[in-house]
Amino acid sequence: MKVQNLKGFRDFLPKEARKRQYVIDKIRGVFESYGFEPLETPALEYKEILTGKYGEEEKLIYDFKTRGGDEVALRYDQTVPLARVIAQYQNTLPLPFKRYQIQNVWRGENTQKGRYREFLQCDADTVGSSSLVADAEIIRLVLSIYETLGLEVKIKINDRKNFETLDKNIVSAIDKLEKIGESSVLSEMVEKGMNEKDAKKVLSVLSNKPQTKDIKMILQNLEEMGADTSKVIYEPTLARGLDYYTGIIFETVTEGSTSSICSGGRYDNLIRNFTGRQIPAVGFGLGFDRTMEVLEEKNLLPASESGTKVLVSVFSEELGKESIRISNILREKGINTELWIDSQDKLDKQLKYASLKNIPYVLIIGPEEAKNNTATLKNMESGEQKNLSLEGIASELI
RNA sequence: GUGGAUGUAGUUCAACAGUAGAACGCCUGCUUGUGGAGCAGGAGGUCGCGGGGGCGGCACCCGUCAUCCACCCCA
Repeated sequence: MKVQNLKGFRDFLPKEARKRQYVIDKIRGVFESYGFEPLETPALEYKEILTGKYGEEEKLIYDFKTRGGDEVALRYDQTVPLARVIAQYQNTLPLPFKRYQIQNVWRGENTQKGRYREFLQCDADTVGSSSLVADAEIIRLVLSIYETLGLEVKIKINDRKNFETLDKNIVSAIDKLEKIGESSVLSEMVEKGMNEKDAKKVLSVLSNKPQTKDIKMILQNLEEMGADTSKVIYEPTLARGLDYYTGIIFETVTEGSTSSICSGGRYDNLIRNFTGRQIPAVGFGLGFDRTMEVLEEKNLLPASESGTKVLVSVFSEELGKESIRISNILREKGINTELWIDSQDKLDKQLKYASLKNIPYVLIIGPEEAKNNTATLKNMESGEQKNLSLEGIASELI
């Protein structure tokens, strides 16, 4: 038996899980502050819901057949399930529908830094409006989240309409301009069937394309929304991979991560695949794990604190009952209290445990204390100890 | 899918082809009511797995699996 995780799948031990929860809470808070509501969808979808939506990369979708013979697949992103939900509940959901979704997605890719097979995405989308205010608000939201987290970011933005006449393969070559440089892009374009002269021309026209009307409008809206538009950079060669984008597209980058940490765009035709009705939408997916890694690197996460306020130690088997009783009282008063279980363990072991777990206080109830109906409260950081009544302990800890 | 690097104690890493080691962590004691520091002691390893040549392999060769990094693509 191999005791190990699947490749690309991870455990989060308490210390790390706590940090993740902290960041998730922050992100959720920003989503809520813009009036977005939570949505959760199942991990599994019928395979046909997912296939045909993403383009070339569909071999990365985890799929299998159930015992009953259904072809199913693990959620690959949160946009397509959202489209399914919109179609399925179109008569009950009021439009515009603004939702956020914080759930795992799965992709069978080869792992590397910042890339896993199971990872958490934080999505927000506005469905049912083609107004550019919606686009601007989505970008504003991204900026707000990273402001809240204290991370400096830049958002590269473009309009898919700039590529309307171009072949998909050519577009994906052009997308690499910043990464591999002009000459490599040109040779890739030639490889994909353009003659060199045309390739050069297309590239130079595209690189110098002025902002589209939509982009200008979005930037203006962002200005009105109080966003720092110097962080939003027009990049006419930005393309992005997913097939379903139709209008603006954007990618969020930050120093310390080579790949984008949050990206999205407008997809006005995707939902039509499910409803037959055209319902416009715009949104993004935030790469939670990549964001965490950068926050960690830049020391933007608070020192890990225990959620437990006090460890109630146990002095002896007889006095154990007293520890149990007091633990209950403290919890009733709303104090997070851990009770030491094994009454034969020595006090030093219990103190060491509290210290390792960063529990700020330890309560000691020995024979002396029990006799006087008090307990000794030890502050683990200062080492200071106080002999207190129950009331005194509670007021000290709250 | 492609390429590179690395697999030795719980962790991070040593060890010329000739008896597998250190640091940290863990356990016990110094200290029968007090954690972090110190001292003394202790537990813990089929050297990833399989094969090959060799008197002899942790070390060399081949294969395989795993991990990490990069490409592709993406979050």
